[in-house]
Amino acid sequence: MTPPKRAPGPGGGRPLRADALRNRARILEAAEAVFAAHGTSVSTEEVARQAGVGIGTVFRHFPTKEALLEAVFVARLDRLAAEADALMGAEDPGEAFFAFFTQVVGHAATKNAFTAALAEAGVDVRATTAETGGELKRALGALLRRAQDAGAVRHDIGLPEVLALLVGASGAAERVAGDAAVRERTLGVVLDGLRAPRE
Amino acid sequence: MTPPKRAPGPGGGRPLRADALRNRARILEAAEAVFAAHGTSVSTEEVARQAGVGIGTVFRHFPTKEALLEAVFVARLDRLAAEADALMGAEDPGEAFFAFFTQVVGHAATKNAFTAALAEAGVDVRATTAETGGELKRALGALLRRAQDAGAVRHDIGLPEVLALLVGASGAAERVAGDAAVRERTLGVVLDGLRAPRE
DNA sequence: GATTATCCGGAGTTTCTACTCCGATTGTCA
DNA sequence: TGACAATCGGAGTAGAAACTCCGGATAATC
Repeated sequence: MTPPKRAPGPGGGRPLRADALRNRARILEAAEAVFAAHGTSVSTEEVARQAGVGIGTVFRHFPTKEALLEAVFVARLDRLAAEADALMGAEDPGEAFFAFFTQVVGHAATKNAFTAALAEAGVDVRATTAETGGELKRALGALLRRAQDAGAVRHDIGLPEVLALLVGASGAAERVAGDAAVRERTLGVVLDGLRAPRE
Repeated sequence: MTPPKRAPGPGGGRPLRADALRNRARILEAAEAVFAAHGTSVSTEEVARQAGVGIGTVFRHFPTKEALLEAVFVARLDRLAAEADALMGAEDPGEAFFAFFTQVVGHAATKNAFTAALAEAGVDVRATTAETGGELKRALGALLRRAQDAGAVRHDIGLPEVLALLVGASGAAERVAGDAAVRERTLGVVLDGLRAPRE
């Protein structure tokens, strides 16, 4: 089940009416906030309430709760990709790479249940990610390669390992969200592990 | 809500009847298998079916689904603690520590949804863990201290950081469960980060 | 400003699942 | 072996949440 999916944004179908576009954005925003605050198991009705729209409106834009989850998730990935792109202009490639890692993990500590969403949504989202996460993979891949070329990051790992570590570090950060010092030291361990060994 | 909880095992109440004891064990075993295979959102009825008992029996032993989750979770933690204790006898303290880390993460890659259970069960379980996970904390703490004293693990981290990394690494391993090589390299990064810096 | 296709709202439907209750069954003990 | 209490089994209950449907409202077009 991977339909053409021309619905969101200026894809291929017909342009959405102004109010429809506005509501769509509101719903996405509210959904991200609500899911972050109370986990992805909150009812769609709660999302609708927070967005200030009727429940029917939510289901018209996102025919399934899973579709809504996926949309929130994709939006988040795209934002991360943009952050990575922004860091491509930095002087020090190593610093840029580690800064990105730190940023992402920092978000995870605040925006709770981001990683949980991954785990919960499960297989389907994971499969989708292969396509939709393309932007992030591209941007992060570039960041990684630059950092490796500069000798700041070890050469025996690739994008899959970095992505896995990103998810893992985010999960770890969530568990120690309360203590910033612990969080920092935990992240430090991962970052040190990523550095190129000094010869 | 933290009742005396004398129900399980030879606690303080009255000893359970033989069949009750047997069913209790069956339910726990089935629950762990089912949750691992299909996530913690499977119905209690499915657990009962797999255990070969009626649904009423499940709810008599575990008055709440959350109680069942917690029991499975606690059993798992206790088993991990036992593994850690077993490694205390090893010659090389550093090797013992890293072996434990590797074992736990290996389990996570196989026994899916272990980390997800943590995230999903949320606050309540996390609070409970503070008590029930005591055994694991003690055992892992000892393992860590020995490894640090032997100069195999960096000194600027403590038990909280190690626990967070354990959870994080497990989560990362689940995401790359398909590719053993990637999983190994990812874990390698974390382990390298844990090692004491060579001077 | 009138017309029309589009979109909104939310009560109602369906489905699912945690949990209860009590007659039937089974282990235990004298 | 008989009597009793503990336990089992699963149909039934209550509640929640995903999703539908259509009359009313609203934006686009001329």
